[in-house]
Amino acid sequence: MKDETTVIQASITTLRVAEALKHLEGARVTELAAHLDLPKSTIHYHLQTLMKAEFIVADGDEYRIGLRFLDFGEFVRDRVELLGSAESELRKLAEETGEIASLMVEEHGRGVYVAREESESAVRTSFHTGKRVLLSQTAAGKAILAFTPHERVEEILDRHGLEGKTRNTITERNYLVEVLDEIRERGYAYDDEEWHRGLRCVAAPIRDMDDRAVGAVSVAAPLSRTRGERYKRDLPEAVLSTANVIELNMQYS
Amino acid sequence: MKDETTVIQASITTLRVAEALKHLEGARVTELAAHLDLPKSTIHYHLQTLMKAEFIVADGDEYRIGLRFLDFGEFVRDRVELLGSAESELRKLAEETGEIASLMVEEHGRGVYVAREESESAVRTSFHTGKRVLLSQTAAGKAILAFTPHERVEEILDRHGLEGKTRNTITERNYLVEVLDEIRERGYAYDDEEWHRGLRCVAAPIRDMDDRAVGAVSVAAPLSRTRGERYKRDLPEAVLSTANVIELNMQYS
DNA sequence: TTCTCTGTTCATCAGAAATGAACAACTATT
DNA sequence: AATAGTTGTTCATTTCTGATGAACAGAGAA
Repeated sequence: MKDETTVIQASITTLRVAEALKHLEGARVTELAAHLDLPKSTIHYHLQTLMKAEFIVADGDEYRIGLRFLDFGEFVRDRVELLGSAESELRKLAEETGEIASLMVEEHGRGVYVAREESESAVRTSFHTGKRVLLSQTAAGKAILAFTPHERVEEILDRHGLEGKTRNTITERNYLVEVLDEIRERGYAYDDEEWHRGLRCVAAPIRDMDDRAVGAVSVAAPLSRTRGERYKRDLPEAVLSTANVIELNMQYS
Repeated sequence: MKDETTVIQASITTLRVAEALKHLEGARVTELAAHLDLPKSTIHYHLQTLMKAEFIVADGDEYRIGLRFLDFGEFVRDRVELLGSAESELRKLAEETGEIASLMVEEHGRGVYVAREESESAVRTSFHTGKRVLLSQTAAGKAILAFTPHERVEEILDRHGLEGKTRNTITERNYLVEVLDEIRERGYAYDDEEWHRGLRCVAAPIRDMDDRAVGAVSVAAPLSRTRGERYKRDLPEAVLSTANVIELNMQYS
C-alpha cells in the first residue's frame, strides 16, 4: 500500500488554511501563520485565493469560512440516498426515546453524522450534522465496522489508528475485533462513555442486500437516563426497530 | 479598483475541479478534462489532491463531492446569527401563507438562501439551502440592495452585472435603480417571474439599527396563487410582519 | 484477438509558489 | 503627539513544483 500519492502541495496548503479557519472559528493572517507554521506572506496569498474563489469571507479584521460551503454541503447532503428513507424514522425515534437520534455513514474510513434529531428533553451535546469521528470511538461507528468486510476494516484501522478519547475508548486492536464480533452476533452496538464522558449510545447498523452496513442509527443519552433495563433492552429494541424500518424503506425507493 | 489580485493558480484549479464535480453531479477524469479544458493528467493530480484531503470521494468509476463539505457547510450555517432569530418565524410564515418562505443574506455581492421552510401546499421548486443567486434577479435580493449603501450597490453591480434569466429579469442598470427607489419607499420588493417562469415572490428586508439590510425574508408562490389582493396586500403584509418580528428578535439576543 | 476507450505514470521544462525582508497602515501606550 | 509595536501587504529572488503531452497499462467492446 503506497502512501506517496502525488498531490499538489499548493492546493493542500490552501485547503489546510480553510480547515484552520474553521477550526479557529475565524482568524487573521498572523494567527493562521502561527497555527500552520507558515510565513505570513504565504498565508496571505492562500487567503487571497480562497477569497477570489468566494470560499471565505473577510469579516471585519478577520477571515471566516464563507457560505459557499453551505451550497456544497447541502448539495452533498441531498446525495445521501439513505436520508430519504431515514429522516422521518429518525424523528420518531427521537420522540419515542426522548433523546438524540442520529444517522451515520462511513466515508474515507471515518464516521460522518448526516442527520440528527433531538427531542425537547435530549441532552445538549455539541455535535452538529457533518461531524466526523473515528469509527472506533462511537456506537454507530462500531455498528458499521461490525458489518464491513475484514480487509476493509484492517485498511481503516491502519489508516486512522485507535485514538483514545476518554478512559473507556477502545485502543487495542485485538479487543476491538472481539467487540465487533459481539456486535455482529448481538445485532447492535454500545458506546459506554467511550466518545464523551457521561454519554452513552446504542446503535444498530443499516444493511444492504449483501449484509454490508451502509450506515447506522444511534441514540445518545446521558448516563443518568441509561440505567438498567432501559440501556439493556428498551433502547436497543427501539434502535433496532428503527434500523429495520429504514432498511425496508430503502428497498422500496 | 485593481482586479489583478495575486492568487495561487494551482489552488484555483483545484477549487474549480471541485466546483465542476458539483455542477456535473459526479464525473470522471475525462469528462472533467473536457469540461474544464485541461489535460487529463492535470485533472488527475487535482483529483488526487482533493481525495487526499478527503474533500471528494471515489464512488464506483466516478468522483463525487464528499461529506467533508457538509461539515464545513453546517459550521458556517451555525455562524449566521440571523438564523436563530428567524427560523421559527420563517416556519410560521410558510404555514400561514401555505407557500415557501426563505431567508437570504448577501455575501460577495451575491444572494445566498440560508434557510427555507415550506408548507405542504407549496410549489416544488428546486432551490436548496445554500443556493447562490444574483441579487438583481430575486425579490429578496432587491430588498437587500434597496437598503444597502449606494457605493456598495455600484460595486456589486460592477462585479456581477445584470444577467437576464427570464424575459422579466431586470437588465438595465438605470431601471434597477428606479425599482430600488420604489422598494425603499414601499418597504418591500416584488419578483414577477424575474427569476423563474411562473414564480412570483414578495420580500422584505431585515434591517439593523443603521437601517442597513442584513438579510431579507421572502415568500415564493406560483403565478396561479398570486392574483389580485393576495399579491398586492396579503403577502406583503405577512412578509413585512415576519421581517419586523425577526428584527425585534435580533435586538434581544 | 484486436481496437478503443479508460485512468495513471513518466520525463521535461517553463514558470509559479514559497520565502524573508522591506514597507505601509493601524493601535496602543506613554 | 510622538513612539513603539502591532498588523497585513508587497517585492525580488530562487528553487522546486505544477503543468503538460506522450507513453503506458488495464478494461470492455467489437
